[in-house]
Amino acid sequence: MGRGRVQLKRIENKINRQVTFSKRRAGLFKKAHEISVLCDAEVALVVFSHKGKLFEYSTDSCMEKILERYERYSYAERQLIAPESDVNTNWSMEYNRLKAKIELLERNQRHYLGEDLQAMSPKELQNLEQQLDTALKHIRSRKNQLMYDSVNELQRKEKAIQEQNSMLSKQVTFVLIYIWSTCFPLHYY
Amino acid sequence: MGRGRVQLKRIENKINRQVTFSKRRAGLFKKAHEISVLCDAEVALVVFSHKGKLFEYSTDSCMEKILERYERYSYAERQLIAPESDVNTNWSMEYNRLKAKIELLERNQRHYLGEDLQAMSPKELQNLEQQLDTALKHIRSRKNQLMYDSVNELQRKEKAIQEQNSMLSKQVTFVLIYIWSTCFPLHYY
DNA sequence: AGCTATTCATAAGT
DNA sequence: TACTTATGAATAGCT
Repeated sequence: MGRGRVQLKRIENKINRQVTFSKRRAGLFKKAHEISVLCDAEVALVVFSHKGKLFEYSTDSCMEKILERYERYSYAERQLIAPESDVNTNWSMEYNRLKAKIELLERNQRHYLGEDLQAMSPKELQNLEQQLDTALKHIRSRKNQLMYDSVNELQRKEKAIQEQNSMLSKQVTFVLIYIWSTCFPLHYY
Repeated sequence: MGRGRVQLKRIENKINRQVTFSKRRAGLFKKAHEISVLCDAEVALVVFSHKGKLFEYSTDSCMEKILERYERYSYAERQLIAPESDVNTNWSMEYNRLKAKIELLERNQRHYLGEDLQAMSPKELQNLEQQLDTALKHIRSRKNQLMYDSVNELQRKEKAIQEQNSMLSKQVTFVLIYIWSTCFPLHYY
């Protein structure tokens, strides 16, 4: 499509990649919608850009419903491949165990998000504060690392381009000298 | 495409619908793969046919990883669906659902504790940092509130005790005066 | 963000 | 289901 055939490999030029991503994303979503309507199919489409931005499409906008259905299906498929050995597992016991675990994790999560703090003692609050403080330090350090890496990468590229430039300018000089010497050879004088 | 324009509505002819579904599915998956490779994007595509057959594509075949990333992203925008349940639910399905939920919660927890950050994009890190920053503010404000309350309470108690003291000391004075006046009645002088 | 020259996808037919 | 082909769509490279 478009002018010239496309190689199926990562587009190295950043600008081109971004433009192509926008265009093809629109096309992909359109096609997804079309097959969904034309063929009465249920489609869930999740796309993360190179930079990590999320784009999604789903039939009737019920992404969760479709993903749940997917989980159910793929679980069933996995079971067909590797049939569960201990069928006699006590499900309700396991279920309760998982429920309890979830409750605990959810409570922790609320605390990590600074919610639901009324029942906590000053000592607990102190611990929580320290944990989050440490976590934030790690996160910021990781963020800095990423930024630092990208700066380094840019500097590397800049240097490479400068070197290329100086080489090109030398070549231009030689060519000019050549042309000059051809137009005005020494025996003219 | 093809011979004649296509109306964007369900194809009523069953055979046609099925054929179109096959062809367009192949096209859609191809496009999904192309944008994934060309633009270095992460794509997850799930399609259920009208008859309920599952077809899937995902970048590097790691559907679960991408869906988990999706869940993490959309969590910020949406609350987890309340565990409302049908009693007749198949246990293994429910079990699977709970396991998935626990996995997600545990992953979140690791992130809230500043662990396991390698796979996160700068954008995700930014989100996380903001969440934790807000949480820390709440926690500190709650801690301050508790300290303020306890200081107030202490001041209140101190005041009450002082009042009691002064009352007692008055009483002591009266008693002393009484004793004194009893030991040395006025007519002595 | 728009514009074309091209290539691609595919509906209908076989 | 597979192949062919006429034709509408998508889009790469520009501006």
